[in-house]
Amino acid sequence: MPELPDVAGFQAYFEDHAVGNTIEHVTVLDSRVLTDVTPQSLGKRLHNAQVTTTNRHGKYLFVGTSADNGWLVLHFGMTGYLEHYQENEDPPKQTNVIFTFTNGAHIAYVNQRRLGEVTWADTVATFVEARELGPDALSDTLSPRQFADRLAHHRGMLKSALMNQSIVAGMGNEWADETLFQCGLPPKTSLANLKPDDCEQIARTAQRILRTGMRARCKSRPLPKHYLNAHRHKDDKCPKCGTDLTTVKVAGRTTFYCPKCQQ
DNA sequence: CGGGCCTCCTGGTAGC
DNA sequence: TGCTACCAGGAGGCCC
Repeated sequence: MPELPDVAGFQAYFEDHAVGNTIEHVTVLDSRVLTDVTPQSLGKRLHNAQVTTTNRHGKYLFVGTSADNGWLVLHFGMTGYLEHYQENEDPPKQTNVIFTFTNGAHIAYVNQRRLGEVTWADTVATFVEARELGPDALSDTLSPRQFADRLAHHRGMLKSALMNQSIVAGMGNEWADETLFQCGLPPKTSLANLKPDDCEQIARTAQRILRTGMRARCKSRPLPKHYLNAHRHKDDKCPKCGTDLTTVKVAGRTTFYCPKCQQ
C-alpha cells in the first residue's frame, strides 16, 4: 500500500521527528524485517549517530547520519508505517524495529505483515543500481517525454509497466489505478495500442497525480474529490459519474475502475 | 520480454 | 459460536 506519496509522507514525518536528534540505540523486535544486516551491525552503525538528512527513491526511504557514510534504508511493503512516541509510552503493536533517541523519544517501524525491509546502503545511487530501480517518478530530471520513452520500451499491459519499479520507481497498485482512471483508459490497456503522444499524456498525468498525492500525504489534506483513490471499496461508486465501480485482476492485482469512464 | 503463479506474511472476514 | 478458507499486495523467483 505505501507507494510514492505515502513514503514521501513518512519521509516528512521522519524529518520532523528525527533530523538533528541522536540515535541512542536500535531495538530489533523481529529480525525477519532485516535484510543484509544483523541487529548487531545495525545497532553499531547507528549508535550515537545524529540524523542529518533523509532521502527517498520510489518507495524507499533513506536516512543519513553523521556517524557513518552509509544510509539506513526503510521499505514499507504493504502495511508498514512509522510512529513517533515519547519516553513514557509503549510502542505500537506490530512494531518490528525501534529507534530510540537520546532525548528519550522513539520512532517505531511498524509492519504488521512484514512485507517490507529495513536494510543498509553505502550510497543511494549504488542501492538504486543494485535493486535495478528506474528513476524516481517525481525526479526533477525525469521529463514526461523521458517517462513515456521508458514505458514505450516495453510491451504488455500499461498497468504492469506503471507498477514495474525498474521502469519508473514509485507507483504501486493504487496509483496505477488512479492513473488509468484519470486518463480514462480501460484497466487492461496494452502498450501496443498506445501512440507516443498517448504515453506522454499518461506520464504527465501520472506525475501530476503523484505530486498531488504527495502533497496530500505530507500535509494530511484530503485528495481532490474526483480522485478514485478514496473510493477503492467494494460497492463504492465512480467519483466522476456515479456508476458502480468494478474490479478485475490485472497483473495479479485487484484493479478498481469505472466501466463508463474507462472505455 | 511478458504473463501467470507461487512465496513471503498476518489479521479481518465470509461462509459453513 | 467456532472453525476454515480466502483475500489484501510489494517484490522476487520460477516456469512457460
